Amino acid sequence: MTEEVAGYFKMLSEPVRLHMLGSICSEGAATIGELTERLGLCQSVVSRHMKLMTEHGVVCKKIENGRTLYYFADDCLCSICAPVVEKIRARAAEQSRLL
Amino acid sequence: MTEEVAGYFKMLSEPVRLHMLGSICSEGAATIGELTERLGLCQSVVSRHMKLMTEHGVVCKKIENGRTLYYFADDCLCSICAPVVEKIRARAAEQSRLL
DNA sequence: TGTCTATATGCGTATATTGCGATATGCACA
DNA sequence: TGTGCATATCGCAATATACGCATATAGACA
Repeated sequence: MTEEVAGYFKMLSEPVRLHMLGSICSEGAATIGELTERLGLCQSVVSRHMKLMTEHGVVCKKIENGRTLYYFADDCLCSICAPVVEKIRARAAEQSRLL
Repeated sequence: MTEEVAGYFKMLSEPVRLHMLGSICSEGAATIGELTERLGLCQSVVSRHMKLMTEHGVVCKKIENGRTLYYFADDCLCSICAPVVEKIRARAAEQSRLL
């Protein structure tokens, strides 16, 4: 089980992937091409990252009007990221308070 | 912010580190030496991992009776790991249901 | 102060992962 | 069936990180 959990966290440990998730979150479901454009990355890179995230069940893909759309699988990610963000914020506040 | 969040997840993305956290969780606060023995690892490896986790505020260290004890900083980790474990369990159950 | 134990750090090696370019595959449509 | 576009995969170079060994540092105590 530890391996799986670690793998899940590793999947979330790359800024580029978080950017992709953030883009889908703020601008909605997207194709590989759209994400490639949004993030200014190579198409092959985007494809590989999305594949990894699909394998971990964070995103799903479906074909709609001939477009391969990637979208959030569920709102699980929110409950995972929220406490992390809160933790980081709290620590940053604590740091600045000490100065 | 993305960088910090990714860094936090990266810190949690190593099975060995999760084992250390699990050991502290189940057997209580421990010294580097104790963790080294529990996990059968090199002492330098344990020291470095604990340092990283300390920097991320997951664990704290304090000196007690001349022993440098590492313990959980807060219960934040629980609220982060729980949904991940649940997610993985749900996916595994779904997988086996399909077979 | 000197010694002993515990912890931290520097260094080299092995491995994994990223990003890019090139290519292959898949799919819609003429 | 053949063409064109979108996505996936392969190969490679660069980078990051873990591990173990050796060594440095820190703290307790005679």
